Parts: sequence; C-alpha cells; structure tokens
Amino acid sequence: MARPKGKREDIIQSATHIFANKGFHLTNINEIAEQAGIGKGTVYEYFNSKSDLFLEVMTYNVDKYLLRIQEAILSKEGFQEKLLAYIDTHQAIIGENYHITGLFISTPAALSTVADNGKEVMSILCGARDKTVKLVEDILILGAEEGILHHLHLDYYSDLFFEMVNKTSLRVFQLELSESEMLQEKECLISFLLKGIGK
Amino acid sequence: MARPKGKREDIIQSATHIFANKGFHLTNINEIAEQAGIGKGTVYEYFNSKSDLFLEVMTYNVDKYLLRIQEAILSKEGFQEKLLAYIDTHQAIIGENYHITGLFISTPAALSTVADNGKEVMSILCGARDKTVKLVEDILILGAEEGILHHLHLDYYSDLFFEMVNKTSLRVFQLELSESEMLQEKECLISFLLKGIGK
Amino acid sequence: MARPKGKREDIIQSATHIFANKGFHLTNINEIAEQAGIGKGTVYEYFNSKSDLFLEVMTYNVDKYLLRIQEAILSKEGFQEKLLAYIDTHQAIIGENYHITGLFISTPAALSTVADNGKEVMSILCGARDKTVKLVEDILILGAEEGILHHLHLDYYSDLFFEMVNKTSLRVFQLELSESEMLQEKECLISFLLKGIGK
Amino acid sequence: MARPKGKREDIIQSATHIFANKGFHLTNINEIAEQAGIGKGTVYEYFNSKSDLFLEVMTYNVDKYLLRIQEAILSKEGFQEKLLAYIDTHQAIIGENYHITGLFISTPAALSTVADNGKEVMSILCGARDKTVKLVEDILILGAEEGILHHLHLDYYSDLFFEMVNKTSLRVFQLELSESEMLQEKECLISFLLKGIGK
DNA sequence: GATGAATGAGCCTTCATTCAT
DNA sequence: GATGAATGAAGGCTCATTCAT
Repeated sequence: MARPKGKREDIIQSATHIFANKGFHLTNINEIAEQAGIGKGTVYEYFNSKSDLFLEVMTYNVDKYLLRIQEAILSKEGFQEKLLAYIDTHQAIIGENYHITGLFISTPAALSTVADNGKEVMSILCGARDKTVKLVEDILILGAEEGILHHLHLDYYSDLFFEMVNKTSLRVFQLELSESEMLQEKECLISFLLKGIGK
Repeated sequence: MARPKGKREDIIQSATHIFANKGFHLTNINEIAEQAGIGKGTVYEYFNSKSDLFLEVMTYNVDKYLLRIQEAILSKEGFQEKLLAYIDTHQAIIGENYHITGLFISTPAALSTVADNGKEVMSILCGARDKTVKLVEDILILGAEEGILHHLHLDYYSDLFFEMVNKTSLRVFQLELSESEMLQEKECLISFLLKGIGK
Repeated sequence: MARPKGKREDIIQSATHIFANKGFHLTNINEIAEQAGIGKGTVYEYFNSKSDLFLEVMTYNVDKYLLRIQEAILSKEGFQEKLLAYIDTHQAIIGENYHITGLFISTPAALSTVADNGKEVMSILCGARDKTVKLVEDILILGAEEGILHHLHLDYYSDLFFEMVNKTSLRVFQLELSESEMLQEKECLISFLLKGIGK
Repeated sequence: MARPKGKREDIIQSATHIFANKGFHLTNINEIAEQAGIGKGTVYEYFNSKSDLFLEVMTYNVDKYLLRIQEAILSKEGFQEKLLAYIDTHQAIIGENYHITGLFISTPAALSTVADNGKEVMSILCGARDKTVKLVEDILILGAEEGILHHLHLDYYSDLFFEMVNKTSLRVFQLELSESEMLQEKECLISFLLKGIGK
C-alpha cells in the first residue's frame, strides 16, 4: 500500500516476503532482485551479502514490531487498557503479517541454524523477545500495583503470558476463527490470566 | 554379522544430531555418513534423498516423544498425577535432548521453510503437536470430571497449556535454573493453571 | 580551469601504479578512478575500456623509457661514453620505477596472457625491446668502428647484452646491493663484455 | 605422447597448457575439466581451488625442469661437457615446451601479480631459478678449477649467464632460427663467455 | 564533461545424487 | 549390500560498462 521510499527498502520488503516463504537457503538473490524490480547486482550495492541482507530484514521487521507494540502500550493508561492494547496490537501485527511470521516466531535453537550468521540473527530475535516480555512484565507489575494481580514471580509469568498471547493470535489464523470466536478466546485468555481454569 | 536394521538407525541418529546443530541446508550427507561410520553412498541404500532422510528423522524423534509422553500419562491415575507426569516427562525429554530441540520446537510456518519438502515435515510436526495437545486436553477433561477444573473451552486451554509447559521446560535450560528454582516454577505453573495470577 | 589533458595523465599514472602492483585482472577501474581523484565513469570519457587503458599505460611508460634512453645515448660521444650512459640510465630508470618494473620486464609469451588484448600489449613491449636492442647494437657497432670490439654477430650480442644490463640493474634492488657493490658489478659487466671470463 | 597415469596428472597437464595460453585469470576451471575429459566438479576432488591448482601446476613443471637439468649436468664430467649439457638441455626443454614457457620465464615482480596467491607462486619460481643459477655457478667454479676460467665474481657471472643461455634458447624460436644458425649462436655464446667480444 | 547508481554476464565453488566396482 | 569417485546444476558474488542526470 505504502510506496516504499527508497530502493533499499524495496529490497528489504521483497526479501522479507521471499525469505518468509522459502527460508534463507531456498531463497536466491536473483529472485529478490526480480521481485524488487531491479538487477541482481543492485542488491549488492545496498547489502554486502545474502547473510547481511537477511540480518537487516530481521532487524527491520523486529524493530517495526517493537515500535508499534511500545506505542500501543504507551498510548493507554491503566493495567486493563494496556493489557488489551498489547494483546490487540500483537494480534493485529500477526494478522497483517501472517505470511511472514514464520521468520520471526521460532525458538532460539531453531533460528540459530537458519542462516550461516545464525548466531547474530538469534541474538536479534531473542533481544526483541526479551524486550517484549519486559513490556509485558511492566504491564503485569502495573496490574499488581493496581491491586488486580499479585506480585509473585511476575518475570516468569510475563514470559509465559507472552507465549499465551502469541499462541492465541496464531490460533485465529491457523484455525481460521470467526470474529466472535476470536473475541471469545481473548476473554478466555484474560480470564485464564486472572483466575486460572480451576473451579 | 552386522544387523542391517541397526545401520538404518545409526544413520537416523547421526542425522538427528547434525540436522539439529546445523539445520537442514548446512548439513551435508557426507558428514552424516562419516558420523555414522559408513560410506556416503550407503545412506542412499536406506533413504531416497536428503529430504526423505530429514522426514524420517523427524518422524523417528516425534514418535519417540509421543510414545514416551503417552506411556507416562497412561502409567498414572488421576488428574493431578497425570498432569505432573506430563510436565515432568516433557521436561525430561527436553533436558535429555536439549541440543536437538531446535529441530522440533518451532512454529508451523517456520518449519515449512526448513527443507524443500517442508510441507510434509510441517504436517508431521503439527500432527504430533495436535496429538500431544489432545493428550493434554484429556488430562484437563479428567480434571473437570474430578471437579477440579471447569469444563469450558478446554480445547483452547490445552493448546495454551501445551505452550506454557514447553516454555517452562525451555526456561530451565535457557536460564540455567537450579533444581529448586525449577521446582518452584513448576508449582507456579500449576498454580497459574488452577487459579491464575489474579488477587 | 582544470586542464583536461592533465586528467588523462592522472588516470594513466594511477593506473600504472595499480596495474603494476596487482596485475591487470586484480586491478579494478574503481580503484584507479579513486586514486586519480575522479569518478568511475570519467575513466570511460578518456579510455574506451580497461584493456585500452592498459594498452595506453604500457605505451606511455614504454615511450618515456625509450625517449630517456635515446637522449642519454645521444648526449654522449664515443663507444665507452655511450655504453656507460646506456647502462647508467637503464639502471636509474629501473631504480626510479622499481615498483612498476613487473609490468614491463617480462617475456613476450608471459605478456600475451596478461590482458585480453595481450597480443597488442605484447607487440608494444616487443617493439620497445627491439628498439632498445637496436640502440645497443648501434653502440656496439660504434665500438667495433673504434676498433674496441670485433664486428661479428653484433645483432646477437646486443640482444644478449640487453639482458645482461637489465639483469645487472635488477640485481641491485633484488639483492639490495650497496653503492660500491653496484659499481663493482658494473665494472664486471663491462669487463665481461670486453674480455669474457676466460683466463 | 606418454599416457598420464592418473586423473590428477591429466588435470595438471590440461591446466598447464591452458594457463600457459591464457594466463591465470582468463582460464576457467570448466575448460580445464573439459580438456582433461572430466567434469568440472572432479577438478575439485583433486585440488582445493583454482589457485591451488595453479600452484601445483607451477611446482610440477618447475620440478620437472630442475630434475632434468640436474641429471643432464651430473651425467657429464668436466667443465666443457657440463656446460654444453646445461645449454643443450635448457634449450631442449624450451623447445619441447615453448608454448608454455610464458608461465615460467618471467621476472619475480611480474609473477607476483599473476594469481591471488602470487607470492607463493613467485617463491616457487624464484627458488627454482636460484637453484638453477647455483648449478650454473658450480659449473663455472669447475671451469675455474680446471684453469679455464678465472675465479672472480662467479656468483654474479652465473646469474648473468643463466639469462644469456635462456635468451639464446628463446631466440631460436622467436626468430625461427635454422639448425646451423642455432649452432653458431651456441658457439658465439661460449666464445662470449670465455673471451668477451673485445678485440 | 563528470558522475556513480544500476546492471548482468561470468565464474568459482558446493554438494546431492549416481553408478561402476 | 557397500562404496566413493565422478558429476553438473545451481547460486553467491564481482566488476567492467552504461547512461540518465
């Protein structure tokens, strides 16, 4: 929709899609160039190597994710509001980018073997995950301060909750849930968080 | 008098480790053969292609996982017992195979790009996950029947809980938790399941 | 008010040094342009191709060599004087340009494989060598006319003597000879020419 | 003529000819493989890289040269005999391999820029030249011991004489000399060595 | 005239796969 | 059945050259 401003960004966006669809090794530079409407050599005017490009693709998208999540949370006040903002924004991002989530949602061990600079890629992704979990933890702490949550082990719970939100977001698309089912699951998620599923 | 059946498994085990360490594309057949102590051509006596071998590696390990989890759950009676058996066994398997978890713990989308027969690999892994989630759901249903849990949305909650158990198991190794911290997190996990973290 | 003629020579001089250091194929146009302080495209305003530039580099330097040798010989009278002028000038040029001699001192066969227009390059270098040998022959003829040398086979001997002078000049730098050793070798060279090394 | 014994030698011989004709950079591995009647990949079963192959080509040929020269000199007794053996053998080798001499007869500086491992190549060639000059010096020393030559500066003269023999050998082919002209030049060469060209 | 972004032909190298032994 | 030498398709990357500005 948005016209990318520079050729560099064109390349990153083509690369994002193709890497996401085919993985690092099955993607070839030629295809990225074609999709970006440029020549193969031009890719190398902007990036030193395929691995470098991959790294920048990851950084670019991860930064975009983090920025948007952060803004969403900051724009709201109060535990309830911030929590919803986080859940909704995460889900929205997954929805808008479902076709490329494969690149970013994975375990460290899996990621480290994707490319030959896997270690660097891994550190970028782990860093982003850690930052997001931290944001979640801040929300939970706020909840505790508001007297809604208890204070114990919030670092662990935020780590868990990150996974839960992510899984919930993915379910929408994996199971092709309807709008109302989606809302229901969100309520269930928050209910789980607050009260568990014990009787 | 070498057992030919043994050679096939040798190859699968070598392949498991190397695929896990380096990923599908950075692994080469030669290395797998060497590690299995056989010639490169011999691999092709047992497997049609590298992709095939990968598929069988996945199947082999996934089946082993499923079998062990199933046995652990079946060997116990009652919600509480079965739940603990599941958690402990999952964690034990992760512990024993932490160096190869990267191969198996990932999202469908990510997996589909690992090999050129990614779709098949994905379906194996998704199938295994679904089966495990089903086992978890059975446990939760049992809990509901025992009056410990409520009955609502247990399909969703088992999906979530699978992630939570998995994440908790990984934390032990990622954060190098001590035995006592590990136990504490397990308690927290069950507490979360039963009561949530609301005050 | 930059003199365009100057820019052309700038390029030739940059190119001379880089070609000499790295050879034709390992040299790239970009580097030549940078060293000359101009843009890459500008090189193509003055030369049709890399091969062309190489050819002109060879011509430029070979002409400079020939001119200087010729003048040195012409400025002197008599066999002895001219011979010394030739030896000294050749050695001086080698000394001043030792870092680029690799480009020019070579056998025809070797040269023909340097660039893709190797045949042309070869003919330039062979031409220059032939002219120089001719100058040497003229000196030897003069020596014969003065009764110092005999008349036989001077074309062959001048060809040989050219190699001897060249080798002697290179030894100074290859073996890092002192000033006095250098003088001694020059005496030996002339002694060899006049009397051989027989007893 | 001689059937090469192994595939490795086939490759070295194909490579020798093509490198000699086109130089290192204009030669491509494909062509070497084709000429050797094998697939491109097979070259890499025997050599690690194009540069490695080049190095081995140089070593192989240089060793062959040295061995033959050494044997020729050793098989004779006395200054006169050994000197002639050296000259004749050198000339014979040049004759049999005239089409590849471009690879080997060159100045150190020129050689160092041929390939990207030019320094190693250079050291091989310089080493071979030094060894040959040493053999020549031994002959001259023998000549001095026999009272035919004087003793002074034989290291320098052997260096010079190596060039003279080489140049004389090349002239035969460059100028397409007849058999009798060839013999005459050899006599002139020895005469020059013993008596110079002074009257 | 000067520039340098864009280009794509070309080449080294890897490695899954085959097949003669 | 077992082997590993041989293969060639495929792809990352370089760099001489062009051309719009």
